[in-house]
Amino acid sequence: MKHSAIKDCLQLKKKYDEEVTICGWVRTRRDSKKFSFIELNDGTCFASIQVIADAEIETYQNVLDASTGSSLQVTGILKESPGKGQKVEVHAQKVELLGIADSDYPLQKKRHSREFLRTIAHLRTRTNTFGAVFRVRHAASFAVNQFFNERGFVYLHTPIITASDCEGAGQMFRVSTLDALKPPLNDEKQVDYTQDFFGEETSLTVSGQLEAELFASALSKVYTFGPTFRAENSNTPRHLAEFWMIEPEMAFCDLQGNMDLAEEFIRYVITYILENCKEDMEFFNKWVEKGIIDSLQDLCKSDFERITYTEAIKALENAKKSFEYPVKWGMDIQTEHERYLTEEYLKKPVFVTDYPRDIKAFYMRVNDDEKTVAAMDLLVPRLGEIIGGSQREERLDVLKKNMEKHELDEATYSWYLDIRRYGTTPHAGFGLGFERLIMYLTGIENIRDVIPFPRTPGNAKF
RNA sequence: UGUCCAGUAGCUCAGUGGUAGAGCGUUUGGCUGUUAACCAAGUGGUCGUAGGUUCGAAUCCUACCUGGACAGCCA
Repeated sequence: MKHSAIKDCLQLKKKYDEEVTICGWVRTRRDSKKFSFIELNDGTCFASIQVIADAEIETYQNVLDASTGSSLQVTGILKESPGKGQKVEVHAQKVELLGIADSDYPLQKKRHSREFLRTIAHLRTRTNTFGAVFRVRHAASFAVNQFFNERGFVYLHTPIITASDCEGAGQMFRVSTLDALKPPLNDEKQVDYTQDFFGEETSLTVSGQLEAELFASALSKVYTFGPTFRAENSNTPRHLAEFWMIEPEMAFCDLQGNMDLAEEFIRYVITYILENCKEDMEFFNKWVEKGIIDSLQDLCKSDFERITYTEAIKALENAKKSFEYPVKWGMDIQTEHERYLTEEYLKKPVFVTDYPRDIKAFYMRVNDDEKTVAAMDLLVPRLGEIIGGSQREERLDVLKKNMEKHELDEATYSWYLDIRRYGTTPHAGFGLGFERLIMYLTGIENIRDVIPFPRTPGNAKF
């Protein structure tokens, strides 16, 4: 089917008085006795195009049958529009009805609640909001790959199925082909995973970091960008059981270099989206999060703050504000504290570094004070934590001690330790939740609305 | 998982102990270079589910289910 994108017609890549064929779905139709107006949208851009069909054309009955949601192929002449709402319109000569939409088509022209649209995730992409979200998601995804490619990073596809447990990143989903009702048992009456598909217990990955470290120890700079799975029973607007994570890992890099990259990365993606998704961003700016364009632009101009955990604790202690969780060195920074730091105290994104080692993962590099580790979290207004990263412990003896502390089995991680045995290097990396980035870019407040088909506790529909 | 809030027409909601409502959508007709079109008529319900209190429950109570917010876990 030869046809033009509505985007190209609206941007006048096709010229006035030129014949065009366009395809799309009817957003709405307005009839009079002598002609009809159809708003046709094909998702190639935010805007719909106005089709005007004279009642005299042979295929006019198709126009009258084209209910909201129906799919059409329209051939006509591109014209300058005398009406107020648009510059361009198509004067139809032939209208083909490709697929009629039943009268119970659930999308109306007016606003629907996000909660309702979530129940019809197979259709919600036909709305203004979700069309814009997923065009931005695509553009951001492209920008991510372009950013790393320009800087000499190798895109690494780490495994989805993994046998390494206890990465400290959360509960894992088991992957098994054993009979769930009658699994084979061993002598200790435990499930005998040696009889399972992989000959051992396996799960879906919670992070590609460990594998990325291995590759960084050969290719210098790598990144992963793929699905990640956490079986936590989290019911919040910023958690998913299946989400997409970006994890760069760099050899010969310390915590400062790690933060420099993270900051440059965020700026790069924001700049790309502001330049390439103008129409969609204007929609978010007007209807979803007022002023988001200005605030993203401001962000690109000023440096992010960098404070240590110890400084953050002092700031919280001095805050003229009472917190539900008391502030004390050694505690975890709670959501209310994060919000204060980034939204009230500094009013901009902030890296918090050098956390107490007792509350952080085994692979983070121990600082000289032996009390803290070279970790960093990036906190941003509206969202809280968007990035978590660290310089990795490259010293074999220190790493072994840490693993002992965390009660991890050395044998399971022999390959991870080998990297410290054969030409170890200072190295660092971070993890960034792609959906959280999209929330940050669009102003959408619930993470379930920035991924095509969200997986959350109790919900794996579509 | 805990706490709180909410489930009434396809959607968004009003109704707080006495006959089930509105706007939008949809259907039909009319009108207009229309554009969240307009005008008129029609359409629409096991009031989340199951118990209980009461002469009487959408309304009060209990449990469960579903959705949302906040918190924890994190990206």
